[in-house]
Amino acid sequence: MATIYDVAKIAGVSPKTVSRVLNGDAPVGEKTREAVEKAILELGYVPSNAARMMRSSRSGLIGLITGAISTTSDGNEPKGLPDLLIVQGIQSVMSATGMTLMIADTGGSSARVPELIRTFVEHRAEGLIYVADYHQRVELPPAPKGTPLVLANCYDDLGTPSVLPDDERGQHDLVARLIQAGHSRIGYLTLPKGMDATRLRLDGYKRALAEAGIAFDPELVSTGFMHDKLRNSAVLWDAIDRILSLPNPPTVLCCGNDEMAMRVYGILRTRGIRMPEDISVAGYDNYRVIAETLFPPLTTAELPYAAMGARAADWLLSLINDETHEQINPTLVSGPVNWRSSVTAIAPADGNTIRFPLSNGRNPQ
Amino acid sequence: MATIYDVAKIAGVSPKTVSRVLNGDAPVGEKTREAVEKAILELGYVPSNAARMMRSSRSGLIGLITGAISTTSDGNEPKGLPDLLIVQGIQSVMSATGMTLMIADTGGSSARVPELIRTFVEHRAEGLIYVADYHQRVELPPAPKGTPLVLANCYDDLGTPSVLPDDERGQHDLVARLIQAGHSRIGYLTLPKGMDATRLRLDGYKRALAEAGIAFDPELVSTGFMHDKLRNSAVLWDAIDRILSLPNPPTVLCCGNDEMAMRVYGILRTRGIRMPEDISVAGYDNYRVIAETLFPPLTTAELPYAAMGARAADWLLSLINDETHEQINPTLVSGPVNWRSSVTAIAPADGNTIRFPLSNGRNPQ
DNA sequence: CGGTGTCATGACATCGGTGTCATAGATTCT
DNA sequence: AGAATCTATGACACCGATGTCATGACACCG
Repeated sequence: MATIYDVAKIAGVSPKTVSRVLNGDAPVGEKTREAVEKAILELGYVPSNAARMMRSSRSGLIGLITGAISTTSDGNEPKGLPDLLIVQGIQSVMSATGMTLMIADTGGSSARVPELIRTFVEHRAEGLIYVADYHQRVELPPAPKGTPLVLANCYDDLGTPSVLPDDERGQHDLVARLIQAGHSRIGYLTLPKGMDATRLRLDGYKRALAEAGIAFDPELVSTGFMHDKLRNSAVLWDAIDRILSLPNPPTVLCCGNDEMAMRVYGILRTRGIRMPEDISVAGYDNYRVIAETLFPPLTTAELPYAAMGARAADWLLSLINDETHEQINPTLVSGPVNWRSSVTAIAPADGNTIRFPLSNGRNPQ
Repeated sequence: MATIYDVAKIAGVSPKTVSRVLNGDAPVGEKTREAVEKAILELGYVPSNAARMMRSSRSGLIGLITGAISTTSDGNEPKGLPDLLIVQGIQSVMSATGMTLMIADTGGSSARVPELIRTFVEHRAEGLIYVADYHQRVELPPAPKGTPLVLANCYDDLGTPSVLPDDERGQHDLVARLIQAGHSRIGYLTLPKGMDATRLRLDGYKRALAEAGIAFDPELVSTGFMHDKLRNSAVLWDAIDRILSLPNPPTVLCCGNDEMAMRVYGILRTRGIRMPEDISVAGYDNYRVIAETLFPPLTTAELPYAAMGARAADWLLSLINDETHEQINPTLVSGPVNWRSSVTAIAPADGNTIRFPLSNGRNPQ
């Protein structure tokens, strides 16, 4: 590979002058510049980042760790991994800044994290980002001092900068929108207990009801998802049967995620229940392959993965550049409600149209 | 950040001795080693890859370019991006070899590829991998000489090393398995014409029929997918209606991918057709979120993304190490048929059980 | 006992850029 | 005109590792 010395020799100048042409940090004579540029082209010279970095001590690298970093390494199989979207959000910001992303995957074992960090430190990464596959608390080995760290889709007890989805608001906005469409009996099949998302979204669900003056009915809420794959299906059938046989059954079922909604579609059809004529269904995530492809297309709250990634990247960059850009920790990112035909508007039970100062369900953000 | 000189000073030895402790390339006295290791721990010293690389000219970096590199940049929106699985396959091999993966995303515009390559060359990446989001031909800017390049899920006209899914065999194995289960009228809703996967899989479909002595009936084959989102739905409804109203309709519908199969589920249910009692359905991809979650779970041929990634990574490593490991180009990777309950066995039309020396549909691979 | 080999270690150059400082020549100011 | 300033360029050291070679201390051999 050609070096700056080769270029200098061909152009008949000193290496330092070639450096100046490359970086434009000092004036260079017109004819000299041309000669240097010609030589660079001729040799196909590309400067070595490693050598450059030796002096400047700026690597231009960002380390990204993804995979199962959960403290509860339950060794469950990899799923659809929508956290790729977070990575894409990060990538778009980084490449716009000229940073290069190095990624490493724990492959499911959190024990490998220290080793991965070490590799990044060897490369003198200027910052690190952890990406979790779902909203969770994590415990990480101490980050190398001097290297800022941002958590995406997860948080820890140490106050590490963290970007999280606003689950409370997402579910709130969705339910508020359902209420606006005339629903007041709103079933909710939640994700497993113990997950942060479950708790937060239930809070949002309750807040939306409260704001509309609808009493919270615990009968309408049930866990619809188990990590245990075998019991999972039974639990969901059970929950649906129980909720639908209530004396005053819901007119819409909210599901903990789009995957569950997809299951619910299958179950309801087996029961001979039509959607959305007999009952409406809503999801969470806006997992597009599912939400847009299901028939009827699924109304769902968006988990703004790409935006979260971008936000985390921005934050990390400001930390690297030592800007004291005040940032709330954790930063919550909210997404719009995607309104599709799996939910119909119905006349409210009391015959009055409920009016809200609600938009079409899209948040700015 | 601490350097090898700092360590040397604290340990009371020369930098070179520290280097020897780190690399173990020459004998070091017991007491000296201990002193050095203590100093390393004390300082939290991690060697600088950049400095190390300056002498060895081995960066330990692999560049990975992903995103839409298609020649026909039709600017369609990003989808589920299962090519992440390819990346994971690559990652697992690379990290096992101590290589670090740098990734860059074209963000959909192939115009950015040269710029990304340049960044990788600046970092002196030892090899490059392109990952395409679906089996396709690509045209890439000339790779930097001296840096080997492997294509994953795509190929070009220049004979660049390429790893592809064995679409022909995948569809063949699936159809052969259906025939084994007693089906002989096999409908096929294909991906758009013009795609490589479409042509190859149709070949596999025909070969499986031919091997079983079943005549190919063009009436049973129809395009079920359009890039145009609006026409897409109509095309599929149409195709299904046409095929099902044939005088001798199929007992099973093969779909171009799992997403299409998901649509077909919806359409069939709207038509009041039960699965798999009235008709069986099969997909392609083994897009697990879909295939495992649909009800009934979907029989589908697996697109072995992770294996392809691993294979591409292996190949690249052997190119880097200059091993003249003979490799067929393109390398075809095949995956198993995942047999799930969306397909039932039926008695063959003529009453004979067709017997094949077929396994349970799983290939070694 | 001198010669030869092994072991443990250090001095020094080197990789490919860039920061610092020096300098020759051109231009401007007083 | 002479001094001061500016412009364009080069010489040289340095970043942090490692390869090469040299060296001193022993052990072993005949």
